[in-house]
Amino acid sequence: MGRYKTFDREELLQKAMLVFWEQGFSHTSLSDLEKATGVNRSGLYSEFKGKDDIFLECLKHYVDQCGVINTLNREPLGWDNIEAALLISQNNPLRKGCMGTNSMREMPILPKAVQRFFKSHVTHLRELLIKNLKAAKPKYNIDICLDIVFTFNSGLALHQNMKDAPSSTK
Amino acid sequence: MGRYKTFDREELLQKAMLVFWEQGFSHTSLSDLEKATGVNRSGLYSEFKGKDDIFLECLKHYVDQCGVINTLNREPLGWDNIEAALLISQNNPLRKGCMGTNSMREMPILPKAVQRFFKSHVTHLRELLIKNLKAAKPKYNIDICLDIVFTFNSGLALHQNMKDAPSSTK
DNA sequence: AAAAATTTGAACCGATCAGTTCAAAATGAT
DNA sequence: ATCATTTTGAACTGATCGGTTCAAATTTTT
Repeated sequence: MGRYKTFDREELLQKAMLVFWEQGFSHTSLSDLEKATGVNRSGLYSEFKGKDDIFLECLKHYVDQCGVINTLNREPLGWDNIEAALLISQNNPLRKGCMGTNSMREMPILPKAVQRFFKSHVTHLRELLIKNLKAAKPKYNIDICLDIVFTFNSGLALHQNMKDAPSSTK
Repeated sequence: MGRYKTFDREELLQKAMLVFWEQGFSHTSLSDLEKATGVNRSGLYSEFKGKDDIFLECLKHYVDQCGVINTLNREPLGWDNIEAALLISQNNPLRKGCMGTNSMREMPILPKAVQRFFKSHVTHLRELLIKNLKAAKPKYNIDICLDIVFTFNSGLALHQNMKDAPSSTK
């Protein structure tokens, strides 16, 4: 047997995720990723197919670690779950805001594979939200409530994001 | 006297604005601006100091043309004004969404002059909103209402934006 | 010591970018 | 016609980027 790997995939994803989360896809270079992860360019290529792939895996990692899916699946279903989900973007100790929402503005230029993942994730979220809304028996139309929750969540994430954003040196 | 200019500054700003609105600051190149405005690179440099300056002027042009300031100044002050302001991002025939909200994600990398303008504009908006909220005599705390309106507006703009976004070819 | 595996650093390619400059062509007022 | 002015197209610079490759150095097991 030869030398062991010194980096851990999960730790790598965690560090890379934070960079993408903050800077977005296109403003993050391989050099940024090298710096943040401490893993050499060649090492990154040994673990992932390329930048596109790293971003996709980071996005999946983000979704897992933020726990929104679990939150919306907690019994009993209802408004409490939705409230907890809305608060996620404020309570994450790593960084305020939501990597997914941040990515929305970059959608058109994101790799197709990322777009597909994103789309299916959003669909999943909608289904979970609807289940919880039904359980909450809202006074108003469910679809409208869904839109409101979604919209409000995006705005919330966007604003939370500003609080952590460093300012330019330019 | 010599030759006349063939391009009109306002028309130029209008065309350039749409490109920045759609693609953001950093994803818009001088070539994009040439293409969209029909004005040569050198012509752009004769009218503006550079890309930074063009963006700033476009942002100012956007604020003027979207009419949000006028809307929030209409008498009588009150909820109607706020509702109308919220609807602006949906009703603009040029493009859905809000160029200002789009720029929020790019804030850290925007030129300092743009950041300053942005900041003062937001402050102005907050003041106008507060005046209208006070007139509306809401049941809840004014500052909280202000946050909700602001947050909701951002989410609204972000989502509206998706409807017009073209998809990648990558 | 030898072998296997990873890590490292560097290099190269092709492309794009902003920024800037310049001379030639085109145009219109005098 | 001439002269002032704008427009045009092209070029150059210096930099960054993603992507990829490779050989040498390092480390650990056998």
